[in-house]
Amino acid sequence: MEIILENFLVTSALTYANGKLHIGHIAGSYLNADIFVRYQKLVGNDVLYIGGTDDYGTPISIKAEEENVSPQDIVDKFNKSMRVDLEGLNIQLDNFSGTSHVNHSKDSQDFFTNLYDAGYIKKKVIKQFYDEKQKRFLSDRYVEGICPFCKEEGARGDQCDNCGKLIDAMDLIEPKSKLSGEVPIIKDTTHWYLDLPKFEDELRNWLDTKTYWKDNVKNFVLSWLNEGLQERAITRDLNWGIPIPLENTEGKVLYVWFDAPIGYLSSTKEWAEKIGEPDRWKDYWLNKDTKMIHFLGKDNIPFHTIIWPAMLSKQKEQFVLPHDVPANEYLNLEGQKMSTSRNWTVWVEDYLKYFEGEYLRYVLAANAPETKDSDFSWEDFRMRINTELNNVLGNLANRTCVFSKKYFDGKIKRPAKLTELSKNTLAEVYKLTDTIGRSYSSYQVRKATKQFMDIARIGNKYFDETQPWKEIKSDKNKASETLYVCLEILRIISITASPIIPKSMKILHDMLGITIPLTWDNISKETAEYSINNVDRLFRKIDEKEVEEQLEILKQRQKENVKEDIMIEHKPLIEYDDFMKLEIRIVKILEAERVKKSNKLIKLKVNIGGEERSVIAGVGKDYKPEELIGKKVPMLINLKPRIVMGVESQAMILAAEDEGKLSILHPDKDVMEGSEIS
RNA sequence: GGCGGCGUAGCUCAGUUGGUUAGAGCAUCGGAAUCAUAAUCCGAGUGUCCGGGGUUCAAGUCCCUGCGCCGCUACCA
Repeated sequence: MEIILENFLVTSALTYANGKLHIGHIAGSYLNADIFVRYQKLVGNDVLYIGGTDDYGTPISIKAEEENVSPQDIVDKFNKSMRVDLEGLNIQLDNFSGTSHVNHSKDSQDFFTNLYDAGYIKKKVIKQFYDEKQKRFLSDRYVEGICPFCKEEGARGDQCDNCGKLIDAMDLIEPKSKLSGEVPIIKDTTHWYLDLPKFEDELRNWLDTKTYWKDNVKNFVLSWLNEGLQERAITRDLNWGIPIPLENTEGKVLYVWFDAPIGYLSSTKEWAEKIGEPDRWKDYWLNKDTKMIHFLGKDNIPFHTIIWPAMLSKQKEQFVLPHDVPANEYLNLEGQKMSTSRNWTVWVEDYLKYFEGEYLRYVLAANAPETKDSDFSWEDFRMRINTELNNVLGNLANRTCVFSKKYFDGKIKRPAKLTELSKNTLAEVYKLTDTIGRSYSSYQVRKATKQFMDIARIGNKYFDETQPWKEIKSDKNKASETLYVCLEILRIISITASPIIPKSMKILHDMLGITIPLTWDNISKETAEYSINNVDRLFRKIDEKEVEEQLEILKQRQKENVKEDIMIEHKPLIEYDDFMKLEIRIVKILEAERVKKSNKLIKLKVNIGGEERSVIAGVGKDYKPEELIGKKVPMLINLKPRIVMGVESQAMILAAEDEGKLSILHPDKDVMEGSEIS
């Protein structure tokens, strides 16, 4: 196979620096990038692999306040922990930087300036509420007041829930800050907007050339374009961020999504400086033949396919545009969506306390969420490690090497002539290596994993068919040939599987006593004589108990999480009179039907004791109308009626909420409708 | 309700531009073998390819429709 040398700049999406790495990050943008990079390096292409942390923004500044440290401390802590985790998984970036590192600010400001000078950034003065107590500008949803249209209280600054009309926050009557409860003052504030509509035609033409992009990515981008691009604010009033490079703009910083992708550039520059060749970054960024490939999760698609290329295209320097954006879908855990806030995930740090990094690499590669969401379960993890890595590959290596040691002192020469079976077997294996190469270069890690396991299966089959344990007694040369072929197969696996499980394949390569470097080209260089070193097990098995242990840990975490929830802020104490103001009665549900055009609302007709009322309840996700009819439940009935989706609701159903799931309350014994609760 | 995705063997999934008896791994059962990590190899299966219509010589694959599930989104008084 002829290979043309290429130039790659590979990135993994910057990870937000307010937490640790979990297996979702790995499956989404790190492992697939690392495997691709390792393959390209094996082939001999010039690859630079860049990443880092996304360091600015409100959540980090809030977290810092909570922990009473500086935002930089938070960022540094997580940046460091991520490096350790990546190291543990053998994911080797050429540079892992962070957007709070020195040169990033300048690069981001330059991007801003160039776009500004070219007329792609608009300045807008907008009126915004300002909370003097909190010393923050309040975004619309942090302001409440009376709706100017329906005069209902509790309308948010962006929309009134009562009448559903969109509101300009400035029109709110008696506005209040949701943060402090104070009356905010109105201040003019200036923000800068990226004029995305101006880019529309250009982007469309550019995207037309990306015929090779994955379907899910292309569809996503097209739907964005078809809806029409909006001007987007790229600045915020905040103290933790990059100041914008204009006169008299104190307190204005770049919005994180603007500066984050520039981190790829500044990280490359940081790398160039570290290796003592400060201009080397140009070989990638200013070289039109560079293929820049962004690995990321699906949530990051629009930024990298629309906004980022738009930003890049208007710089003074002719930067390369993204060549491909192989976005992955999501990884679920034990059948449920992963969630860090619910603590439903596996932290890399924790994983590494129990298992080898290689095993996670293998399982996530075999089951990567390439075309749709996939599921990680500990039982599947165990099965794959035991039946695939151990039984098929590990055992093939072991039986071959041990046999060679025992009868030939580990020295196996290439026979002068091979039998038809041997030739065919090797030919089949070689054919697969081409296929594997194609899988790697088209980001199909799942396929590549299956394909190198298939090579090992061919090896086991060949071993069984030739029966060297019999050959050794009748014709020693024949047995030697069999072992030679198996060793060749192992050699080829050690190369083809190394992007996925680099550590163990290096061990295998060394075990076989091969002295030429481990490169893709050397697949075709047959070894003249093997000299096997000490034979070791390549993999260990995972016990069922270990699976149970991990499941237990997951459960345990859920409980911890609940404890934290209970700590959540309590409301102020109230007087008994306040409680007495509430009229809560048991009502009987007479009728129930879904509200049209809604999948969450159910319209109820209830008997509250001699009187019927209609009620709208937002329980449609957890209850079907049929199961509600006839039930007796408590309701708050002296709440001001209100119109929801065109229907008046004259009471409020009481339900407990647990992780978004609603559970309607029931009296312990059967009581008459109308009974009051006190 | 809107947008997007999914529904193929017990389980996890492949099925390229529509083309012969629908595949792989795991699990199950039977057999062979004993070099090896109780590992391996051979054989056996089972499928209304979610339902219903349509286009076509031909549909798991394209179109319409219904059902079910998931994600984002609006509606939780």
